[in-house]
Amino acid sequence: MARPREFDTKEAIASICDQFWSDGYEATGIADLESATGLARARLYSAFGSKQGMLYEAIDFYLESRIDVIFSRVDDEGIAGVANFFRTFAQIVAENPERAEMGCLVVNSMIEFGRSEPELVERADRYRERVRGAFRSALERDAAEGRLAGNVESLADLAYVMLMGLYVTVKGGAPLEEINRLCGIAIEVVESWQVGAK
Amino acid sequence: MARPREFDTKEAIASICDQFWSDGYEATGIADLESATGLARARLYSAFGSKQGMLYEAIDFYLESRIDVIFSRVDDEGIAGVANFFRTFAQIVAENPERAEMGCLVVNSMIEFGRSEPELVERADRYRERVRGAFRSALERDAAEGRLAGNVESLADLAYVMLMGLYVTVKGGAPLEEINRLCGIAIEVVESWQVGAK
DNA sequence: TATGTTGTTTACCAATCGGTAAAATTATGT
DNA sequence: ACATAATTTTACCGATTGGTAAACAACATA
Repeated sequence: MARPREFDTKEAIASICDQFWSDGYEATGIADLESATGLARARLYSAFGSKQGMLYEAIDFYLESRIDVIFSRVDDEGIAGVANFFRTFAQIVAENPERAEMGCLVVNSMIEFGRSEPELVERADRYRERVRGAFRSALERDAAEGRLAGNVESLADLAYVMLMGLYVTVKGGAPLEEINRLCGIAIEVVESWQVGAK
Repeated sequence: MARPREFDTKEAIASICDQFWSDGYEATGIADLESATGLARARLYSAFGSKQGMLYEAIDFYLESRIDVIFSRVDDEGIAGVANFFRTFAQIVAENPERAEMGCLVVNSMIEFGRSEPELVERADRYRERVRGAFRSALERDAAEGRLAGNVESLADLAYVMLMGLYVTVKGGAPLEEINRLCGIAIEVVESWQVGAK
C-alpha cells in the first residue's frame, strides 16, 4: 500500500457520467471533464486510463444507479405501473425539459458509436435487458392473475420500443404538445392490455 | 459569369451525406469529406461555407431523396402497406446489416446535437412530419372505407414511435433475432388495426 | 528513519481539428 | 484579344485534441 487517493472515485464517475450524458462523448473534451470533476487531467487518466475508459465506467454507473431509480416506479405495479411510467415520463419532460433533453446516456452512446465498440454493444445489450425486464416484471403479476390480454414478453418489448421512440423524439427537440400526444398514445396502448379494456 | 464549377454539387452532397450518415458529424473530419468526395477542403468550403453547412445540405438531400424512396412503399397501400414497411425493415436489417446499422441520418443528428441548433430542430420537425405523413396517407384510405379500428393520426404516431425505437435498437447492435422479434411485434400491432382482426 | 509504492502536480507534446489567404487557372462577356 | 469574375490549387494557420513524462508528495512497511 502507498499514498491513498484524495478524491472519491464514485463521485468523480458520477460527474463524468452527467457530463457525457448531457453533451455526448465526442462533444465533451478532457477540459470539460476536468471542470466537471474538479480534477486535473492527469488524475483522471491515472484513475481511469483513457477517455473511453471513463465512458465505460460512466455507463456502468448509469446502469447501476440511474436506471434502477428510473424504473423503480414500474416494478410490481402491474399494467397501471407501466402506464404511470409513461405518465411520469411526460411529466418530467414538461417540468424539467433540460433534464429530459439529455435523453438516455445509453441510447445516446448507442447512436454515437453504433456497434463499432464491443464494450458498448455489450452494455447496450444489458441496458435493453434491464428495461424490458422492468416492464416484464411489472406485467407478470397481472398476467398470472389473468388480467393481461397478451403475452408478457411481447408487451414488454412493445413498451421498450415505444420508450426508445420517445427518447429520440424528445432529444430531437419536438414541441411539448407533440410529446404529450405521443405519451398519451403509449398510455392508451398500455392500458388496452387490461382484460376487458375497450 | 465566370469560370464554372468543375464538379457536380449534388453529387458531392450525396457523398457527404453518406459520410455523415455512416460515421456521424463529430466523428467525421474534413479529411474524411475530402476522400469521400474527392475534392480538396478549400473547394468544399467555397461551395458550402462550413462543416455545419455541409451537414444541413446533407440532411436536406437526405430528406428529399432517401426518405421518399424509403417511404414510397408505404403510400396508398393501406394497413398492409404499413405492415409491409416493417417487414421490409426487418428484411433490410437481415440482408444488409452494414447499411441498416447506419440507422437514419436525421435520428443520428437529432441525438448528436439535441435541440442546440435551431437549423437542425427545424429539419427534425420536417422529418417527423414526413414520416408520420407517410403513415397517415397510407392509413387514410382504409379509414375512409371503414376498415380502420381507431383514428388515423394516433395510429400513424404509434407507427412513427415504433419505427424510431427500432432505429435505435438496430444502431445499438442488437442481435438479429431480437430485431426480428421487435419487428414482428410492430407488424402484429399494425395488423391489429384492421377492423375484425382479433 | 529509510524505502518502496502510489497519487498529485506541472508542464508539456505530437497530432489533428476546422478553416483560410493568396496565387494560379480558366471560362465568359465585350 | 483582353479584362473580369469565379474556381482551383497550394500552402498554411492558430487552436484544440487526447494523452503523457517527470518531478514531487504522502502513506505503509521494515
